[in-house]
Amino acid sequence: MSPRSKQQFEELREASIRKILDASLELFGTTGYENTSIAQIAKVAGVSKGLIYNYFESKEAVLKVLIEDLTAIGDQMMADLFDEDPKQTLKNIFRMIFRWLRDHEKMNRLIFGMTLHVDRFDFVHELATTKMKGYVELLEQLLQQIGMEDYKTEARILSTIFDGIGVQYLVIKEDYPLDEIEEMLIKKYCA
Amino acid sequence: MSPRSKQQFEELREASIRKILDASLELFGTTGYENTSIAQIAKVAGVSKGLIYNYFESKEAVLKVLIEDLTAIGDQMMADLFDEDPKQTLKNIFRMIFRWLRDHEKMNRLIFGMTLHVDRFDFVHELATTKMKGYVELLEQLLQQIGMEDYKTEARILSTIFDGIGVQYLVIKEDYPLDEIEEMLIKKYCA
Amino acid sequence: MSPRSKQQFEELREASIRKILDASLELFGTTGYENTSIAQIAKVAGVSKGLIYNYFESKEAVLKVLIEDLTAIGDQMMADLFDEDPKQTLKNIFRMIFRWLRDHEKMNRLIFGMTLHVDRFDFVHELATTKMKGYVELLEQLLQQIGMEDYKTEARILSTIFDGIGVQYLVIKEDYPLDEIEEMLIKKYCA
Amino acid sequence: MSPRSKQQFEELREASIRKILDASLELFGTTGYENTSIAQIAKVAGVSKGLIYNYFESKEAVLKVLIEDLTAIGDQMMADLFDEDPKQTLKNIFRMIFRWLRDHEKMNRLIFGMTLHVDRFDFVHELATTKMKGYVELLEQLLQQIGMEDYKTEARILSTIFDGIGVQYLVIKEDYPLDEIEEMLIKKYCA
DNA sequence: CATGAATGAGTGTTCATTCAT
DNA sequence: AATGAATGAACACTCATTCAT
Repeated sequence: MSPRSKQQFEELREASIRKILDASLELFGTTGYENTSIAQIAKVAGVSKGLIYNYFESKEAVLKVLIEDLTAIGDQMMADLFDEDPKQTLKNIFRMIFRWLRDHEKMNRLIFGMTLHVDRFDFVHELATTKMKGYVELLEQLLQQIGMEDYKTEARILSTIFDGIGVQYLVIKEDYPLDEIEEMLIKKYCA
Repeated sequence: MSPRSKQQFEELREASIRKILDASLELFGTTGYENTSIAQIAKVAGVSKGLIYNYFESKEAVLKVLIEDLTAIGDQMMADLFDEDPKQTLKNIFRMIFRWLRDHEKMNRLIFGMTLHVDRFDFVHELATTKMKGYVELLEQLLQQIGMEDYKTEARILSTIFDGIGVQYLVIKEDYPLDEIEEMLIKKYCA
Repeated sequence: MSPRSKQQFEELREASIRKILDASLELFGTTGYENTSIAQIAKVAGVSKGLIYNYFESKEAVLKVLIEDLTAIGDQMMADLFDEDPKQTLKNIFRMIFRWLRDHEKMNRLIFGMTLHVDRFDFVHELATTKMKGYVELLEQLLQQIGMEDYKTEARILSTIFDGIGVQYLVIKEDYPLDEIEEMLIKKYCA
Repeated sequence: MSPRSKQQFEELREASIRKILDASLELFGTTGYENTSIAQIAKVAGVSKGLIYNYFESKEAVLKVLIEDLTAIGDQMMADLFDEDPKQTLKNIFRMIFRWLRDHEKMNRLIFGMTLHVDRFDFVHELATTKMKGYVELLEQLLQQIGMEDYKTEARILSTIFDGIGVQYLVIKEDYPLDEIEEMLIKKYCA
């Protein structure tokens, strides 16, 4: 019946959705969700405004998909971390975090921004707090296994440092000695 | 009707400006700059929309004044820190930072949000980077005076920790053990 | 692939057009022409949006066909009314009108709505006025033949009553005693 | 404080609201609620689009006010009807209805149109059915007092005739012999 | 000094219509 | 014959800003 095959349609859809999501992430990340208009997204994505609403119910829905994609990536990365040696696992975590910071700058900018406003977009806030608790607990376990005495406090500090690095890297970017900090932390905690 | 003295007028001005700035900070901090309308500010401040434009050129100008006030407060606080003993100065810095976090939550929320968006409001971004550099340098000096070996890296880490604490406190708020962290850090660095 | 005969194609066409018209009438009648989207029609009809434009130039064209079909049905019904006895003809008219009200509720809803808006869809308005004049004249003739004195005014009143019944039935629907009214009128005019 | 007096502001408001409501009624009545855009209303009213939203929450809110005004007028007219002599009251009702038809054509067009679509704007539908029941009951009472035997059915017919007149007058307008029908009905029922 | 009515460019969103296949 | 991805003009609505008083 349909002269374009199902697969062809699917490919068109995928391509458009990809373009829209990419453009959205770019814009949300650099100028913020509120400052980004659908018109801008359409322009950057190279599609019409209307098409965005073929695939997403609303601007907020675009944001949601972006964040769901993110958590999927995050969960995937998490799954690859574990090693029999807790020190190695810890090292993997360090590596992962720094890689994440380098690879997902736009996304981090977006998430950091959203978590600051509690009332709006509760789902982002909730997600962020849940994930944060999760990884503090993981750090606690590992530090305990490694034999660190004040492991609870140290886990807290470590997670704090990670967030601090994230913020500073986002703010001063090229001036921030990310590589140097990475090696230093690994030496200090995983030696 | 009743002839008002110059001083009386001045007082009225000051009071109105104060009300506008307070309302703006409150709203910008909680719901964000973009989500706050002039109408809302006027309502919360208890003045008319028009009056805001008597004293401020634009919504952005209100933001600017807010941030200028902030830096003035910051500079004032800085001036009170110095002591002959570098360890005491360092301790003062710690105390100041935690006090700041507790007292200026709204402002911090606002600033953090703005620094993430590169293109918009360059003046906030510039200010933030300048200040950050300044206080990293100060920390370096102090840590060197105290006799810390790797003082450069340690200063960086310390500033990173501060930012991390700021972020986490803003995000998880009441669940964050701010007092505990404060004492722990002081014990660690100023003992 | 399988070569379809001309007749088969024709049947497909007919079937699709039928589905589209049925869906349109259903939707136009219940939610109104303006509130019905082509997408909705396509969904209800079980065809694609594009197909609708294979058979109809525009949404308005669908409406036009619907109304043309209607007038054809109306003319057909009219043709079956006439009897040698004018009283019987009158009775037939009564029966037809009530049957019409019961059977074509959706259509009536649609037409009534359209006739009210003067500027838009002049063709509906014109059609309605023409038809109305026609049937007032017919009623006049019949009432005259029956021997009614003030037959002109009575014809006017009768047509007015018919419209009134139509409106009230559409508005209060199940609460309207249609059967009762029908019998009462027939007793009054055709006894 | 305010250099424009409260009264001046009030007058400005009233004038603008009046212009907006007048334009809305005109447009809703002629082309229908759905076919009327806020931009059109603004143009006809001679104000900006934005101003409409200073005074009305939404397009629907404009409609609501229009209809509330209408019911207020209707209630006022109702209050003036009653007379000791039921025949005189009935006559008053006739006069009122014909006056209403002549004076509030746009409004009638609007209301008739809205009552046809049950789902949308329930409040119009409800209002219409409530009012209709009310006035059928009133007619029943009067016809009973006058001594009419089958007063229930006659009241129904009478209300049906009123609606029919309304519809026909709206549809064929200048060709409808409203005056003639009025006198004829009064002669028939109030003699 | 202070008001709030008024504006218009901009927002997110809808939908009739087109078109490549 | 049939599909549904894509478009763009229109829509209802928002809001920073202006201005007469």
